[in-house]
This record gives sequence, C-alpha cells and structure tokens, in this order.
Amino acid sequence: MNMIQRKTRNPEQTRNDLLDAAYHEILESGFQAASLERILANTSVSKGALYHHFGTKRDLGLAVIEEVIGPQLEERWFTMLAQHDNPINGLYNLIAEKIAQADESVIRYGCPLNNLIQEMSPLDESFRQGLQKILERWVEVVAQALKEGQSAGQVRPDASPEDIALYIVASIEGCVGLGKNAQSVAAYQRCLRQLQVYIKSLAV
Amino acid sequence: MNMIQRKTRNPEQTRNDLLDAAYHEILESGFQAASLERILANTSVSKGALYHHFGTKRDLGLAVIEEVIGPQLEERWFTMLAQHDNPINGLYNLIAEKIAQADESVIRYGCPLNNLIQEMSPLDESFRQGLQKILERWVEVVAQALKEGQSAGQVRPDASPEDIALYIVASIEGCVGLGKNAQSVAAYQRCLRQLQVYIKSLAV
DNA sequence: GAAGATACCGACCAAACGGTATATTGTCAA
DNA sequence: TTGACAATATACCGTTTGGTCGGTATCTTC
Repeated sequence: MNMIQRKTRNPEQTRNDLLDAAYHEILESGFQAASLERILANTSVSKGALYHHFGTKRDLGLAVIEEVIGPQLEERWFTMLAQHDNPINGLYNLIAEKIAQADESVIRYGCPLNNLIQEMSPLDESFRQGLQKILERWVEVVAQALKEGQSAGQVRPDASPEDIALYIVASIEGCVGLGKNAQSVAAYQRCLRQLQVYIKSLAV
Repeated sequence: MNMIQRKTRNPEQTRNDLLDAAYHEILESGFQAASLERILANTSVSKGALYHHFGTKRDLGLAVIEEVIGPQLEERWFTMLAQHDNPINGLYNLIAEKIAQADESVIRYGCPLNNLIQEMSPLDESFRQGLQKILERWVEVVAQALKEGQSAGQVRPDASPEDIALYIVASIEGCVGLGKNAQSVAAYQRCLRQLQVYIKSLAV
C-alpha cells in the first residue's frame, strides 16, 4: 500500500485536532448529522487514526462534551464569578459581557450545550448524563454565589438560590435560542437586558 | 407488479396521516435523523403516496412546521390570553397550566418548536423563516396583551412590552430545555415558578 | 538493534438514506 | 361509458454513512 504518514508522530496533537474539528462540525451540523468524513477532511487525519483514538462516533461526541464544552463553560463562569464580591454584580457583568461580545457567529450557531441537549438528550442516556453534569455544575456555581450573597446581605433572603440559579441558566439558553432563530444580535441583546433587570431585582 | 392499495382513496386523510406521523418522528429524532421509512411504517402509506403529496423530505418538514406546530401554539396561547382581562393573570395562569400539565412526555421530548430551532435554523433558511413566523406571532400575542394591560393600568408603564414578551418566551423555552435534560418534572416546575415570580413583578 | 507496542494509513463494506421510475387503480366529469 | 387525471404501489438507484481490516511506519524498551 501507498503510505504517506505524518512526518512525526504526535498522538496528543492528533487527538486534540480531532476533538477540535469534531467540536466545530457538531456545532454546525449537530451530532447526528456530523460527518466523520468532513471532520477528517478538516484535520488531514486518517480514518484509521480516528478510530485508533476513539472507538466510535459516539465516543468522539462524548469526549467533545467532556473535554471541550465542559471546560469552556467552567472557565468562563467560574473564574468570572470568583472575581466579584457581590454576586449580583458578578452575574450582571457576565450578562453584560455576553451582550457586548454578541456577534454573528454566536447568533448563528447558538450555544453548543443547548444544541446538544435539544438534539441528543432524549436519544442517548450517556449524552444526557454528560450534558447534565455540565448543567448541574453551572447551576451550582451560580447558586453558590447567590448563597454567599445572601450571607453577606447583598441578595434578598426570601429567594431560593438553587431555583433562581436554575432559572437564570434557563433564561440564558432561551435568549441564545431566540436570537439564533431571529438571526438578530439586537433581539439577543434585548432579551439578555431583560434578564439583567431580573437579576437586579434580586438585590436587597 | 403486486398492487395492494388502500380500499378507498382519501388523499386528505393520507396527507394528514403523513403530517401527524412526521410530526412525531421529528419530535423524537429531530428532522435530519427523521426516517421516511419509519414515517411510512407508522402510517401504512406507501413511498409513492408520500412523494405524491410532498415533493421532498424538506417540504414535509416545512409543512409540519406550518400546519402542525404553528396552529398548536397559536390555539393554546391566543385563546388562553383572550380569556383574561388582566394579562398578568393570563400569563400567570398559562404558566400555572404548564406546571400542572407537566408530565414525562413533555419532559422527554421538549418543545417541538425549540428542538427545530436549535437543529435547523442555521442549516436551512426556509426552516428558519417558518419557525420565526411562529415565534414572532407568539411574542406578538404576549406583547399585545401586556400593552393592553398597560393601558388598563395593570402593568407597570416603565416596561417595554415587546422586550418583556421576548424574554418571557425565551425563558419558557429555556425551562423546557433544562427540564428535558434533567429528565425531571420537578426541575421544570421549579424553573417555571421563578418565571411566575418574574411575571408577578410586572404588575403595578 | 531487535522486538513489541503504539500510531497511523486507505481501501473496502454493508446498511440506510432520500429520491425516482414505472405501473396500476380509484374517481369523476363529460 | 369512457377518458383523463389524481392517488397509490413497489422495485430500484446512487450516495453517504459509520465502521472494519490488513498493512505499514515510528517509537520505546531492553
């Protein structure tokens, strides 16, 4: 056979390339319609190499959730909320940042987490669990911040931090979803600004 | 060829059967992964009949959006909001109804509109437009009710009806999405109850 | 430096897909 | 009654899909 292999081996790089290409392919087409051929074309990795690193397409998808989408969100929210002493300000600024950074690509493809939830959670229990782990962590980080805000007398004491955190996360996903379908950065921003109003109303 | 046709012809019924089966197949698998073979198997309609009524799979999907999903939502929200003199009460009760009617199947498959938005809106402009038409109508109905509430002195005058309507719709979709992934009726209900709190805060 | 493990290659495969072609039958107007 | 057309049936097609397999090149270890 005619063998033209990569000059030097680099399994880690190969794996990362695959994860990265798979992430983008899934973001654009969804998981089920994601094409392995297309992923391979975008990485110049061979099919053999792909199946060396990942047992099935499903495994690749699960790895994307765990190793790409999860850390992405974790970093953004965890470090951001840790920077503020007041959770109301922290949340408000996070949304403000989302409003400021809103651009065509966010509006076009929406939230990778939400996309996968809607598509895959009823179809594959492992996907659902992988996504749920991220979701729970997200809600937990927000709830924890709110709880500390209550102790510090910054957040209304009559509110349930867990319920509010859940609702805030839901609202964000909803705003992204609507903006995505409207293909309108403005609509997305208007929607998030209402969420800011709600967040402000949580202050004492 | 061996012809075993339906005893009596009924094109309208055939078309409706197809729309109904397609709706359920799409709800369960998404549009791209929806299988025509499976739809045919669930209707005992032949492939020839299907392609007589719908030019392509895409046309079938668009018809489901326009003729099944759209009217479903229209009926629920339009008639419901018309029953109340006070939009705050109307919206509150609509959410209360959603909370009361929450069951496994809602939680399992989520909102058909939201599912299609996340999957198809970046991939097919016609889908996006069909979905957007429903979305805009939904937002408009809510906004109109709020506007009338403002005139009647029931809704805070400093609020923008359009923005709030957009946000409410987004929040609902978000709540369904989270409940769907958590596979938890309780989480879904907790989320919606926070939305009720927000809605109440709109009163004068 | 030989051996064994790891990484990678690309041709091939069966199955499922959406869609087409052609044949047949029910319906209804003339 | 018949002729035309709408409605339905099924065999078939090309393409794409995820996945396999035998083989090769590189790296590590002793």
